[in-house]
Amino acid sequence: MGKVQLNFCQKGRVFMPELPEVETVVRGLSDQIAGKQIQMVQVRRHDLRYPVEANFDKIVQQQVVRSVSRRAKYILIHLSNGQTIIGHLGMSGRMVVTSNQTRPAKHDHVIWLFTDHTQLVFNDARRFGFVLLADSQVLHTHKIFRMLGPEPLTDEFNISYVIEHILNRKIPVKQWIMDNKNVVGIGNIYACEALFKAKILPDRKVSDLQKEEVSQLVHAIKEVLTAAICAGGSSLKDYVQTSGTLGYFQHQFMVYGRENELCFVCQTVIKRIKQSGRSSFYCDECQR
DNA sequence: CCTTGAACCTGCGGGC
DNA sequence: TGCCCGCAGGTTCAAG
Repeated sequence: MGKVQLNFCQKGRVFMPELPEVETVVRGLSDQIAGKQIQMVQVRRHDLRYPVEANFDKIVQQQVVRSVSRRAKYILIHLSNGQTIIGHLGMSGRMVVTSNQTRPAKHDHVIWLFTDHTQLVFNDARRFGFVLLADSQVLHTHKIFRMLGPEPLTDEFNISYVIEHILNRKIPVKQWIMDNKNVVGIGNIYACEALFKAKILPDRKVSDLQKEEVSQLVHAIKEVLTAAICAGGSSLKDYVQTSGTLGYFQHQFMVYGRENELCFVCQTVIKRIKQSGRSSFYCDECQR
């Protein structure tokens, strides 16, 4: 049984789905469920972040999964009836493919049973995640996607784009890169890591960045996300081969979660500040 | 228009 | 042992 346990660990506990994690989930789902027919759906809780629509099960059952893709941190499961399931993991969500003999666990909210005796399970303790249905025809104009900025790993997200869009913005650079209207998919962890790599302090006013700094930032974002996706991909591969736990934060972060520890580059003590309610970790020697 | 901060929810770890 | 408190994460929405 090809069980895909998408279980991300940082210091042994936290699951933190940012763009690389969602990308890894999507690739795993693509392998695991594309082509399968949904026999039945169990919605065990409707009160997720957005309510699961009352006839969700009836609309979805009997459909075949055509493909699985991603936009920002949204998981898109395309069905043969021309509809798309839009899923979001929130901050604690998981998507797991198991045998349909597996007993429902706590916080298993939606279960899709396939005709081949496997099932897809959406589990989300905090219920910040959700599962919606949308017509594939108008997917790109759906309210959820309308305001989103470019994907960070496309050419559309480049130095000129950033220079143009930081004009007259008075917010700190970290808040700018974490705002989905500017660029999607950069959460707290990779924002900290990208700013370290770009040698820019998180509380710098974004419109004050020099062109060279913008260049470093754009490249750092792409590199940090790409490296994390590669790490996720290899972990997924390892998991399938060994049935071990997929711990894909096996690599150490440079600054995230390292307050009072020493910078790997210059041995300066890593600092932490709060920016609009979020912790920012940085090295005030390496970052300016 | 821009910016800030609270709210949503649960589990876990630290302090007492 | 157990209770209380703070914190973590992504996104939206209200208020300044």
